[in-house]
Amino acid sequence: MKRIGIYRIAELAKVSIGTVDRALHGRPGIREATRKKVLRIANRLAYSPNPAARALSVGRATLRIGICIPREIRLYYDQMRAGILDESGRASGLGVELVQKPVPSLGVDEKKQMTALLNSGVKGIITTPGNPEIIGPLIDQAEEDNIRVVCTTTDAPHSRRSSIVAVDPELSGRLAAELMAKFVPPASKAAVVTGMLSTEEHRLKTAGFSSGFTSDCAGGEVVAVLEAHESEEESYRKTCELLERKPGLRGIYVSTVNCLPVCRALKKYGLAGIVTLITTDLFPQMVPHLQQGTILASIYQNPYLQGQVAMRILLDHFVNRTPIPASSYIGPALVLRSNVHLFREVQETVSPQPLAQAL
Amino acid sequence: MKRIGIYRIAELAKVSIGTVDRALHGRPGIREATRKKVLRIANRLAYSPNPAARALSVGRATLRIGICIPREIRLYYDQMRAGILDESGRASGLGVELVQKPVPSLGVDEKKQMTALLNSGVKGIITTPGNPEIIGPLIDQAEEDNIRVVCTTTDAPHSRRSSIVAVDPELSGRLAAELMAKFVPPASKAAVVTGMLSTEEHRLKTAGFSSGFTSDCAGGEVVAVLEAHESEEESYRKTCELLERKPGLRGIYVSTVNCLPVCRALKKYGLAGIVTLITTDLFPQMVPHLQQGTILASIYQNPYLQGQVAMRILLDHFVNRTPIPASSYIGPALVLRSNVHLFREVQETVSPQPLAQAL
DNA sequence: CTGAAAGCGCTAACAA
DNA sequence: TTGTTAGCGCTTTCAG
Repeated sequence: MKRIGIYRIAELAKVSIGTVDRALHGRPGIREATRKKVLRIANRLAYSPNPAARALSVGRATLRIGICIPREIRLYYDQMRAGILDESGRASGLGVELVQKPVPSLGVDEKKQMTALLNSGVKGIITTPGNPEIIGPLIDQAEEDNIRVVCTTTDAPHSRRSSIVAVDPELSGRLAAELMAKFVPPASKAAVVTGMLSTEEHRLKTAGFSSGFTSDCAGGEVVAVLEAHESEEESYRKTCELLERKPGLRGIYVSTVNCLPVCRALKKYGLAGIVTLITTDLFPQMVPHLQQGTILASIYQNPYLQGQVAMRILLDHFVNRTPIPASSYIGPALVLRSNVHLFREVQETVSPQPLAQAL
Repeated sequence: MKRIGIYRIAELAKVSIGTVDRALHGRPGIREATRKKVLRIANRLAYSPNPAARALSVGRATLRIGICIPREIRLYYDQMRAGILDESGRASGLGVELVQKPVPSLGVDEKKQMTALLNSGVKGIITTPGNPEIIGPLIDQAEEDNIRVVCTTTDAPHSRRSSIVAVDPELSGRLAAELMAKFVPPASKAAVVTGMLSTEEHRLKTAGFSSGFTSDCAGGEVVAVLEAHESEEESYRKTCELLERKPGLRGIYVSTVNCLPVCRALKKYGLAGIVTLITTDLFPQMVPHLQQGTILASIYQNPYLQGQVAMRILLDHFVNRTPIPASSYIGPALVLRSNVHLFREVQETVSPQPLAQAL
């Protein structure tokens, strides 16, 4: 089967390849009737452009992609960035160029950086919306301007973003609940430590956990939901209060990355390994707690993969004309003592050899 | 930064681009001294060829990749094949062509099909060696002929294969053990149901489980290892015998995909949900057992991802000249009731909407 | 509004 | 043994 090209279309449409190009790409300077005709033929022939030829012809940087995610030194968003970069590196031969407009942390300076991206000639944007209400209109603006926006980890649900790549937060919560229900006896009391319930993601995780726990653990009950606002101090203090107030507590689910203060509090009260602790995500300081059994398991959101998938969606779309899926839900992974060394976040920490690779 | 090309090298070496091409690709008809000179310059300039130009020039099918994995109707190897195909599809613009030489089942006709591949002009092969002793020499032969061989799921450890993509089997076993140890009381008795201990993979899973269980469950003991040879009948019969012989048994780990007979046996003795059952992999018929709690969890090897990674390694190598990693260990995922619907194997079965995608 | 033609970097066939 | 040249399919510029 011989691949058909623009030349063939020109032949059948009795026009020149220049005209075909104009029609195909909505370039100006072509009569509407001619365009229609060409497009009809192209369609009938199921024409799809040869990306190699395009890349070659156009030289460098046909495809500019903007990245607007938090800058961070060693955690979650670095992994995400690594995934994005790795994936874009693969397509470097095809002339992909990245424009980075990082924000210092989630939601901060977001408007400014996104605006900058909108004016930088990108064809697609990968971002983690911190304040959906503020950033939503900008996203809509981008899509209006024919810039495809992919959200990762956090969503801007009421915007017109083309795609969301994330772990379903409700599922995260349910999974934590299912595990916990299996570890604790029936009729146990559990608590949730979260960031802010006003954040969609945290609300959904908490909801998922609560509904999952009451249904999976016969007679079980979620007796407290602590909002710690990502503050170490607040988290520690509130956990201590909780442990004093509810002496019979059997389990805690931490739905943010801020789990170390909870570990400290448990240790202080001699409850490490007694109260079942399930956390979220992974960073090197968590490893000892996993190994000692203070943390029983952690729900891992795989930021590297999220970045990779987000980038891949855009590449497939622009290079191969693949339609953009509205959503890609990443399966949350479970970090346990026996597999903790597999995860990228702790590669240097735990195993000196770079053999393993959690994909 | 202007990308340098073959033309620039020719200029500096004071030869023609034809000669540069010959030098770069080890083609015949060039004096050794000239080749050296050209290569030195190319090296100094950190030259890397433009894949788009190459693909375009050479027209169709520069890169032929052979696939030799079991043919199967709806299970593990189909997922793997899907991963391979999806990934190669992405690079279709670059002229990749697949040569499929499937075997009816693991190890059968392997020699014939691999030999066929060796003579089909492929540059790389993805395969699941069933009998490493038999197939090892063929793999060595391939590598000798400059054909890169990537093994997936099962390894040919003493061959010269370029890469292995798999879940570390020992880790699979350990993970099962860690989970089980958390669910059963101290000093519990557990058993393993496996295929054949002569198969490297099964031996390692069993070993990982045994050592993990005795260390994770205080006073715990693995009281039996059943070899069921992937036979439904044998598996059922032996499990029944086991349950009669060891009435106090608290856990069973099934290290092969053949778990349905074990479920049946447990139900017959009224032990479903009582004896903790941890299985391997996933297929639609397992879903009800997961939902009812007969199966507590399953260790998922992600065949789709394995196929994808294997293919990707070859593509990156041949298209972008990326070095081939000796091994890529996939992190085993855990299937539980709350996330079972995320996995590709059961997408149609459980959720009608194709939203979710376990990656 | 449309056509003709010059490359993009590389391969491969042919000439010298 | 080496040089020259015609494309691969597409974009882009310049003429008509």
